Amino acid sequence: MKRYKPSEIEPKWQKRWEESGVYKAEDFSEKPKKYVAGQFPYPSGAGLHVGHARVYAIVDAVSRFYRQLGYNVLNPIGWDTFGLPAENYAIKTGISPQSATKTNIANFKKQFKRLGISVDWSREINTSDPEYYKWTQWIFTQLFEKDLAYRAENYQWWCPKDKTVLANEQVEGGHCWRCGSVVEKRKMNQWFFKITDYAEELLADLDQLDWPEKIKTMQRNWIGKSEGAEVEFEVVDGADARKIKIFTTRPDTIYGATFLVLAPEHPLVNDLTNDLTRPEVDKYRQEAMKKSEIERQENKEKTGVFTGSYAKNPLSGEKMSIWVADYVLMGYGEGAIMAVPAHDERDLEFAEKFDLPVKEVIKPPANFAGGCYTGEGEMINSGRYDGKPSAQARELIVRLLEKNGQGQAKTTYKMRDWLISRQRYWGAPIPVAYDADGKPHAVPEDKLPVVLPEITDYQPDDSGHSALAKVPEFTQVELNSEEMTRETDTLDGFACSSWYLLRYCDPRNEFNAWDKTKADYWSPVDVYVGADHAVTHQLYVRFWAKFFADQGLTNFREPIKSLLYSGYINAEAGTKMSKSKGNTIDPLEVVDQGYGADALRTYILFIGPYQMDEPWSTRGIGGVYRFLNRTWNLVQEFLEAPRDALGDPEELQKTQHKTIKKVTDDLRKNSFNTAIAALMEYVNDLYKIKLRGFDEEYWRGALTTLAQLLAPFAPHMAAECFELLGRSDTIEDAGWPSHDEKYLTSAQEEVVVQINGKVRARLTLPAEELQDEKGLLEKVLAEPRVSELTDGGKKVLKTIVVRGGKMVNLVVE
RNA sequence: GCGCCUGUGGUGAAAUUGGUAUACACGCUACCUUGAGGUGGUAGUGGCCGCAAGGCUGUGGAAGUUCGAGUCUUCUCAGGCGCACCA
Repeated sequence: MKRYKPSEIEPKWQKRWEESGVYKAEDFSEKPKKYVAGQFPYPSGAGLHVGHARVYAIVDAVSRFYRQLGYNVLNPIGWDTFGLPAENYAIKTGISPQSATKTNIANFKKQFKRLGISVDWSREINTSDPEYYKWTQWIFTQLFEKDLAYRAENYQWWCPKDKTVLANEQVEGGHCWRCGSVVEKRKMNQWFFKITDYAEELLADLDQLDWPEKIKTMQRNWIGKSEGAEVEFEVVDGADARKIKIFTTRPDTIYGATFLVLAPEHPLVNDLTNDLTRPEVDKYRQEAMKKSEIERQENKEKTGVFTGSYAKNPLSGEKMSIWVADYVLMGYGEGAIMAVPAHDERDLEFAEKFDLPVKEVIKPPANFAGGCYTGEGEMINSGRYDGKPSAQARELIVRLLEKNGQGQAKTTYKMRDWLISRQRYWGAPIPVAYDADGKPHAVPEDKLPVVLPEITDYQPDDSGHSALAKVPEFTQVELNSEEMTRETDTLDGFACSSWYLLRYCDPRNEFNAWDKTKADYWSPVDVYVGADHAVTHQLYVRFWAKFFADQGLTNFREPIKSLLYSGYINAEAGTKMSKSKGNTIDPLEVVDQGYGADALRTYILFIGPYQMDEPWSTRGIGGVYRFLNRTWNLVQEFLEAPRDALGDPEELQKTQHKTIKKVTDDLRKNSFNTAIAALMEYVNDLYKIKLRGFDEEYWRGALTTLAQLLAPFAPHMAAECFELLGRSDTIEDAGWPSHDEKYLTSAQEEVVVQINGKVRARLTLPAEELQDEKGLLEKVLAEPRVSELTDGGKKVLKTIVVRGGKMVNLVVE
């Protein structure tokens, strides 16, 4: 008998697939389309890790399943190559990012091929290829023309180690997402994409997405919509400033506003101080600016200083002192607040510390435990609004303020515009040049791409410019017959990955970023598999998709219909895998150990639900290998067995059709682990049936079905078995088997009898007798075990028959 | 502090969506087999009692709804993730 040797059959099929081009996706087809993609990898020098293997095991199972079901499947792959690791590697070794990237891609490609992933290699893309980033730059110019790419000077996050600014989304808990350094604020003139123009739509459209709730919640929180009002307070005493604008979500509490607080960076602070207060205010401001955002957040103890000025409460008319304090943030709302200490914990803390008046304007409920009441309730001390519910008062007060010209309803968002300048070499140059007046001009399409020059000194510095600033041949340029100076910053790598899913639809287009009909045919992505970047990449792709739709470049506003977020695979001990701990698993090593790609992929999917974090288990993969080996041996035994044995096909057909149904249902809901378990059960069943003899044709059918159902998980083994079973077509052509309900019913059915909810007996009856409820109950009550328990004066009060007679519950007492 | 998620055997996990708890796999035990140690086969395996038939008990904990709860409700404990002075 031939032994199962993955090291022989896997290369055989990989070669055959490559030569036949079976996985090439056809643009346009009579078949329905399915666009399945994994978040493309950054090809690091370390090669594939198990996280990649998990993402692509999922992508490939889905792709193969739908291909077999008859869909025209697009399963592409590409490389997210711009970014810090390649550049840092270049600084360390002198090997250029261009060259290191080339080597790494070749390695990744080889490794992916060895996993047997059914991708369309003719669509491979690479974001650092000028053919690709030409269009990334072109998209920048389109945003620039619509004023959605703009330059602004402001305080930005600066990573002192990587020596570049970062977007808000890329600062995680005050640390650089790349290197983990504590970031600083630096005032710099930088490029932004105006994602905030789409804040409302980005928020609203989340509801329609088939995405994990976790990701949707994170995006909702990130966008951070608040509805309220902006209110103008008149400055009445001691200052040059006349008015201060604040934002509040609780205009209903305005009668309780007893002082105002401005952020230290607020531009009006200077005008509000006088000679007496200025020294102290200036000192406070300077200290606050010096402190990192982290330090400001760590110290929750309220600090602040009085400006010396006063304002008037527009409704109560009361005089309010004006303060500066760092608990008010410049970046949100108006950078100034009306403080309502009675109904806001932070304001109360501040008021208590500086002995400021506290005025209650909402009556807490009777059972309120005490402390600061921040909820809704009945209005008090609020003039004509007394007695009204606060929600109603809120609307009335805003209306009044609007009528008096003292304020208006307003919605604010926490999300800021996306800062896309990077002071690093290894990225797509921002396609802009400045004229003699310093005015930016977008590089016209016929001058694109702005090619990243090959240099030798990549070292970033504190100048606030990338290494490109040191290359005069690059910076000097003639544009519109004018001498100009190029922008030397590069684009955030997340820009490159914000449109790659569209490029896959038309990857070799030299004249456009993509052809609209092709993009509209394939898009949106039906299934996208990722593992991170919940508020970066996953938000940016949505932003750009909406922009493209507005430009008439596409006809859809959401790029990803369904998002599968895969969990992490941890080390055996349950701790995170990390190179420094030396507990990583190299997937290719596992393949080479003899387990093969099929066992690796099947194991990764069998380990648990795809979205859960799971520990790796070397023993576990042994179990899956055993299953594949048993499958293989079963086919081998069939091929060698005598062909004249006869057996009753009923049992065989039942388990076969049951398995088809289960695997199909499970794959439709991405429940890969239970689908594989069903296949294991099927093989176990086949072994039992085998002992009792079989009829060749039924048996061949059962094994062919097994190969077809196994193909999404273990495609090499499936293809080999399919061929061994005498099929001249391919699994892809043969399609997906369908089940027939008629094989799922048995002549005899088990009836479970419960008494007061506890299982007390089981009896086996002919299936048709389950349909007759009355007759069924008689038989159940006649069953000795049952009558034993219901006799002795006990009365059956109620009977419940469920699941088509398969369960009977008797209520007895 | 706020929000979300997860708690089921020794382990990874199933459970037809309110209907037989622990499928499948790992591990363990016994036996068989083999070229006698790493990837063969069969059976058993939640806990307690019992030779057995069977009984009791059991899904982090407490209460509730229901004929019936791992699943629904309330409270509570533990772990994970996210946000965190956002007015």
